[in-house]
Amino acid sequence: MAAVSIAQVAELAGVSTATVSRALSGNPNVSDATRQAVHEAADQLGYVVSSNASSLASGRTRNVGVITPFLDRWYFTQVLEGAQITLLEAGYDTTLYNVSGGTELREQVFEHALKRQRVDGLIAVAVEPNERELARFHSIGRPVIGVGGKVAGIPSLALDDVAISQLGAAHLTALGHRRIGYIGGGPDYDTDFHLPVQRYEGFVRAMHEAGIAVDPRLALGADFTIEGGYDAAKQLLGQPVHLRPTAIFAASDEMAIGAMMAARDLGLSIPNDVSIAGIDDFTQSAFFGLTTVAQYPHDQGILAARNLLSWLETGNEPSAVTTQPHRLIVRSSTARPVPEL
Amino acid sequence: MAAVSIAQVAELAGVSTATVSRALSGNPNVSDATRQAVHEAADQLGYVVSSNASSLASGRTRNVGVITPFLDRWYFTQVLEGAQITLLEAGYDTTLYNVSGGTELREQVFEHALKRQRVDGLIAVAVEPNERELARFHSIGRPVIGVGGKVAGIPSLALDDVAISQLGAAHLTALGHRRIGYIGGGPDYDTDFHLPVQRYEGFVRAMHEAGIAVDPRLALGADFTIEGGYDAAKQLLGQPVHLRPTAIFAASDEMAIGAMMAARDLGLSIPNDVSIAGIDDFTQSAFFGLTTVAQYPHDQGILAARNLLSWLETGNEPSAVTTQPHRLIVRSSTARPVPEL
DNA sequence: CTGAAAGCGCTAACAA
DNA sequence: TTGTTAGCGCTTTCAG
Repeated sequence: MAAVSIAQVAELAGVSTATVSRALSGNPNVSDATRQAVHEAADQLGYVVSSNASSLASGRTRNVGVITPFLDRWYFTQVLEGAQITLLEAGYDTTLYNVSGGTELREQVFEHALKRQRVDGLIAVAVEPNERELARFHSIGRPVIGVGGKVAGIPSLALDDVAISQLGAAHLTALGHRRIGYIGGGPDYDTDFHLPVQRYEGFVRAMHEAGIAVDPRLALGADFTIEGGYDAAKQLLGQPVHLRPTAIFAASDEMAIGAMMAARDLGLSIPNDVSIAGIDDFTQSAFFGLTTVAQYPHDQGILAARNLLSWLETGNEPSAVTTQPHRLIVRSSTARPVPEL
Repeated sequence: MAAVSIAQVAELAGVSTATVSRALSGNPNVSDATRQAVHEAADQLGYVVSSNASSLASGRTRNVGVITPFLDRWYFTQVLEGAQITLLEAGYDTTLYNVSGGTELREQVFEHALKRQRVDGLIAVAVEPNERELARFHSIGRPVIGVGGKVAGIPSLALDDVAISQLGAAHLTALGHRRIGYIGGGPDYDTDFHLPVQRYEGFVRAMHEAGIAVDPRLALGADFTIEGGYDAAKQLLGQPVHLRPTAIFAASDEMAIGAMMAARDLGLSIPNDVSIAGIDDFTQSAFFGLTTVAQYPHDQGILAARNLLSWLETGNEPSAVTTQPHRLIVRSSTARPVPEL
């Protein structure tokens, strides 16, 4: 019940509490013999330091906050898991701040995490702090790392979404497709990091590079879900053959998979009648044979945690923006277009 | 920037620190005038209590730990999100302990969360503590609530997995199916809570109740993924017509969706050639028109958090086991079997 | 290398 | 209703 205190360990080991503290925290100024005696006493009593007392005295919590707008989406859970495991291995706890609720909840998070001094640092996943929030970060003086987009003023791990999208679309143009549908939303579906806008931009660039004019009627908005992709693809693929795109590029794999379902339901075969590609390489993409531009959010989580830990431990702020890798993975959903007869 | 301390607020408000503490924590023994003055002073200075100091002095952390073996699976993120939101609304933080790593990581979690006194209580999602861990729970004297299965010695929110499975399978027998395939794994795929075994048991009961002998060749193991369901369904549905099941019941919607894909790939139409049903009602089930027995993990998370909060605040331990609701949702993937000619 | 002692910032008796 | 005071359990100077 009453937790074992440092004093009890000190008594059993026959040293002062200060020495126990030093021995257990790995302070080099302790003789081996003493250190061992302390460890033995601690083990015997089952002593573990009280994090609150330790934090209060030292100013370090060994706890990191992760702020994210979603928990039930692939990207976010991947990042979260990578970060959490890395932190736990380093002896840090992870406190979760889910800000799906919007601004006032965000405020509350800042109160909790930062001002209450619950955390040593913060990882913001796809959350773009506003000016006030940024100012708060700095005024509190705690490290913050962004993931999922560039944030002015804080070191972040970002994707080059334009390049990613351009690569995926260029794969289709390189195969010889010229009438390419795009599913992904424009400004209407914009998020903190303008991901939809950037991915659309990449698509446009690939088209221009291939000397193809973008037909705005073939670019449809959608909400990044399977269902949204399905509905949009039905519109694109339901048209008569000479208007129908020979390929569809979707700004996310979930929408691409929805598009694949739509193609099937319309009796079109993939990739003979229509090629489909996406972005992400999420859990089910390999199963569906979807060609995609992969990103690696789990690794992003790991890296974010590592950067934060090193910042905390060395005091050196990581470089401003680190662009994360992506890779084209060609599977069975894309092929050359069948020449029209 | 040194954080604002309670002493500064006290000075500005012209009262003692004790009064500030009382006023801010909602202690009734404070005059309205004083309370208001304190709040004004606190707002003006931007004061927020230091959680460490508060925890150390009061013994309460206002932090709850959530232990879960997975982060990237529907059920777990649903529970987590429900719990996290509920806790945040109540002013509690949520610290995440992901124990996918296995036993030694679990040990570490117990060290961190419990012994370091980081949390006031714990929510264990689909984690069955072993005897040592249970003993530790009790010895630490912190409330723990289980979700996802009954845990002897811990109040838990459980599903009646046998009943759920029986209901789903009975839907198929009631439609007139007699040759029903089962995908879900037996003991080989068993988890902490024997979910596969229980769901298989429910299937068997429904069959017996309908007077149908279970054909073991039609019961296949799978790993609860879409892909696993796909592979298993291919085996079942690839057989000649007179041996082929007219319906498939899968122990999870993901496997059921895999089975739907397999049926399509084999050129079988759903539900004419084969009916398919699952369990869960996960994100994509409605989109695929999958008949399923729904459960509500988000609500389970909310309820777990509420129960824990009330336990923390009133000291009354919730009842041992609360069985959570489920419901049959009939969609377009099931129908009467077409009579053989 | 080790110990004594002064806090870290707050809460909770206890008095008044 | 409010103030005084004694810790909560640890870390960290400062001496030695």
